[in-house]
Amino acid sequence: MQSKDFTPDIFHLSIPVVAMDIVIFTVYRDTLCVVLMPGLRENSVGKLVLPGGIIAHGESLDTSFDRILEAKTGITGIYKEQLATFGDADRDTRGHVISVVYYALVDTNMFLDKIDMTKTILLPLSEVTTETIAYDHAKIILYARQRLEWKMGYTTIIKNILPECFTLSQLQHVYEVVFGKTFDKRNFRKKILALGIIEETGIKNKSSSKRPAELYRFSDKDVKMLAGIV
Amino acid sequence: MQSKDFTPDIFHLSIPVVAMDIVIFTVYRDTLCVVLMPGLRENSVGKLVLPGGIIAHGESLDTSFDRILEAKTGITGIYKEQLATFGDADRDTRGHVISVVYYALVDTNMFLDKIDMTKTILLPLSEVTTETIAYDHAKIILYARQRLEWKMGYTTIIKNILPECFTLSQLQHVYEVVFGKTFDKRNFRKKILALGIIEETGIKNKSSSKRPAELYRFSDKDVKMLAGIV
DNA sequence: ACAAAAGTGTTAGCAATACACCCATGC
DNA sequence: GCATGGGTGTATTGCTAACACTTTTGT
Repeated sequence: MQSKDFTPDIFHLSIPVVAMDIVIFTVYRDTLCVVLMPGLRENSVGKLVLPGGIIAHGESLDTSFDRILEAKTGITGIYKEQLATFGDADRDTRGHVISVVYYALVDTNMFLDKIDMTKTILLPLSEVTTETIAYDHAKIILYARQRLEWKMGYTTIIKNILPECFTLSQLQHVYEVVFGKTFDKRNFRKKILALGIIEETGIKNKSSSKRPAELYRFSDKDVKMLAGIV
Repeated sequence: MQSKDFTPDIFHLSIPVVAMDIVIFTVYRDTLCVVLMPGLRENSVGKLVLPGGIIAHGESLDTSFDRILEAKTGITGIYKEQLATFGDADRDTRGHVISVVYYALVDTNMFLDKIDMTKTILLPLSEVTTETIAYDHAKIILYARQRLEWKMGYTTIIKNILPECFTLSQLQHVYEVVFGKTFDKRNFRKKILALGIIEETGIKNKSSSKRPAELYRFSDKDVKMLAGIV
């Protein structure tokens, strides 16, 4: 079931239509970015939109997410969390569309080969404005960004935006990009290591032309709650 | 527009139906309780359900909330926050119903006179189970309770479950009820007062037959973010 | 040998915790 | 005068934040 299966008349039934939009965050070239696509409808052309689609009858939210994500971006199997539901009657000029929004995190290296770069744009968060982005999607992205920052402060959610193995500097860098400030290297390492959430792999990163750094991984498969990472 | 305006055939359109359910928390007789109503449909009779209804075409989520809350409980103008959206296809046997859930807080004294006690039940959280509660509403209530606890730890959301003026003991008691543990009276007072979020009214509570306690109020009208209340 | 990122400890200040007694009132 | 909840201070411990130099590698 694709969203194109739905003819415009579903927007004029006696009940609202339910859609899903997805805010995909990734760190690309040292910048926090969101995955967007060019708007293709008369009310979004010339602007960017979030990947999204209509939720089909009988389809669970998880199933919708997988279907819409893959159909729109080619990406599969990434970490997601429900963000919120936006339902103002005038947010889409086609009719009353209530949108259930998820946000997702992905390591850039894991999806750059899967996506079609002719239909997909990685927009830095600093360029997210209502001028460039259609509907209420700019508002949604900024709300998702808040939630991301919040969650990064007290869970290990960051693991989903990093490769399996990473250096402490890479880890610190992602925190710095998301929080928009720098941290002291010694205090950062002390704190992260004291939390016991990551472990050494014993491997060293030889890809830099500088002193090789120890690679770490998260000990736990799942996202864990913690008091005060940052 | 009432939910009874919708005939069963809306459940068999080509798209899911959107509903709203409301989890109203209050502290009643020293216990955290949730507002429920007896189930009236064939698939909920004999159990309790959350107050809820169908979201109408063209109606914003805020408008739906106000309408459904008043229609079902008689309560108006209380603090609310969106919780999450639940959309499994089999959560309602009538058809595919996606429910946008809000949770709300209210001071018991403010609504005991408004509600119809023949149709409304204050159920202690300890009695929330799938045996007593229909659909997936028990799961929703427990999820809302988690969120409440979480939010009480780092915001002044608690003000919405208390009367305008309250004693420090009352305040501490609500924290203890929600967190399910006791706090040291001296440390609690020191911390709360150091946060600067409440102020003395100068009035003393003479209703108890013991030493009268100083009454306090929150200085700020809105819910404020804080680091670590509890 | 030099440029560039990796790695490493100590101290000082603040916040959280544990803990016990006197006070004001109604009955 | 006694039972009940209201109100108060200090000492210890653990966490947070500030701060600079040495090491390893590639070129």
